[in-house]
Amino acid sequence: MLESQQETAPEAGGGRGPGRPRDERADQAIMTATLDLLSEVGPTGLSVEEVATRAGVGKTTIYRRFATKDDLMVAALATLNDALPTTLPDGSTRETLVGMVSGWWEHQTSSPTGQLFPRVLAHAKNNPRMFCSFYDQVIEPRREVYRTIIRRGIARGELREDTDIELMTTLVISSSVYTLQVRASGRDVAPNAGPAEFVDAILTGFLAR
Amino acid sequence: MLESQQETAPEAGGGRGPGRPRDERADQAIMTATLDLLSEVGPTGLSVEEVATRAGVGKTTIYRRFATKDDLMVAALATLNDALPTTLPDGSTRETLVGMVSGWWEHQTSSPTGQLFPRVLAHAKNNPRMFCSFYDQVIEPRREVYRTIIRRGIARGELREDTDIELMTTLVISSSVYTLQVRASGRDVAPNAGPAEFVDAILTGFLAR
DNA sequence: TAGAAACGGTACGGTTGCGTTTCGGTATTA
DNA sequence: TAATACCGAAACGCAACCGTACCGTTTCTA
Repeated sequence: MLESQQETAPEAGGGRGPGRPRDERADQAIMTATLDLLSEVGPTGLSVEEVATRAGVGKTTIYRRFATKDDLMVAALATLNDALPTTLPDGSTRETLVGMVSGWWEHQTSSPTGQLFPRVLAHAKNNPRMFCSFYDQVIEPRREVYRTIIRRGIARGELREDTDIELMTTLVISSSVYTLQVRASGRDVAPNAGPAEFVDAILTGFLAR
Repeated sequence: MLESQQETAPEAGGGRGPGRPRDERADQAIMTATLDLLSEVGPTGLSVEEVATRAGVGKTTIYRRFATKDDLMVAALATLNDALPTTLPDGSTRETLVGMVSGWWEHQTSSPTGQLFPRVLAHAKNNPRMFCSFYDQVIEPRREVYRTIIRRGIARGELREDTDIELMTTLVISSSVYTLQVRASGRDVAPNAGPAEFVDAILTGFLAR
């Protein structure tokens, strides 16, 4: 009946206590297996036993680190670390946006965690804690990059001065998230559209001149 | 070991056979309970026993109609009948679009089935049959309305002649689906944006004049 | 009135999964 | 060397759930 054995690395404070230290490879394997399973079957379908099997680890090893399945998922999402550009390329606003969106498309369609986004999003209301972990770690940093691109575009005079940065960011992200998700199910929505077409449409609009 | 007892109403062919007829109120109650539960807990979390309880119906009554839980969900989605406008109002393209999107927003935030969209979408890859039932019944008819609005806008000269209808439709739908879903989790994304702001942004674009 | 098919309710067998416990073993510190 | 804390494996109790079977009852046709 310990108060909280999970996640508190036993070596809190500096001095290493006695006993066998935790295996860091186990930590890594558990996180990877959890993220993969989250992508494949979602939060409801994920089972701790399957995580243990995939990670080549005993269930005990997982429950020594995390009190509940929920804690496990939250912690796994918190380790996500997309390779985001720290400095923006020199191209035009359009080129920079297309580059960012293209990177997202490639990551979503190639990486095993590509389906993670919609799965976590769908459980946002049931499991807000898990969604927040994901939002803060993945969505928000990405939005920040878009904000920076847009601000630079405004400063350069390429974008309108009254641009609603949050709104434009949402448009750019949502179109790709939605399209990729529907296409993953086999439906060919907006068949001629890719990152460049979406960005161009958002930039240009549809009103006749 | 019957070959397929479900969904085949026993009175197939016209002549009523002997025996007590099926209760149509039970049919309705089962479909409603299934859709509500799908919205609340998603396909993985839905249990047939909970459907029976909510519908005030025995589990037998459900399994007499549907062979499996999957069949039940697919059939429920197939009964969805959003009130879609059969004729378009007379306003401008912008006004018509804002009206359509606003109706969607209200439906999503007020109806108990508001969360159904993302839930089914997230399981699209795991359960393509269920997703197709939903797509054909809900998404595709709605897309058709948007296509009609856009075509009329092009014919009127309000929209550019080279407008990619599928792309614009996708932009309009995706921005609302995404925003409503994230907001359902408590995050206030694009706080100043509503149906009108999204439509205006899509129509106008962000490029400086 | 007899038979057929529906009804709600209940129980059952089988499976899955969570979180716990026990076990024999291993790495590390004191 | 003794104590400690980790390791994988296996089993446990408990609960939920699927799909089936059976109950007595109700509603229909012949």
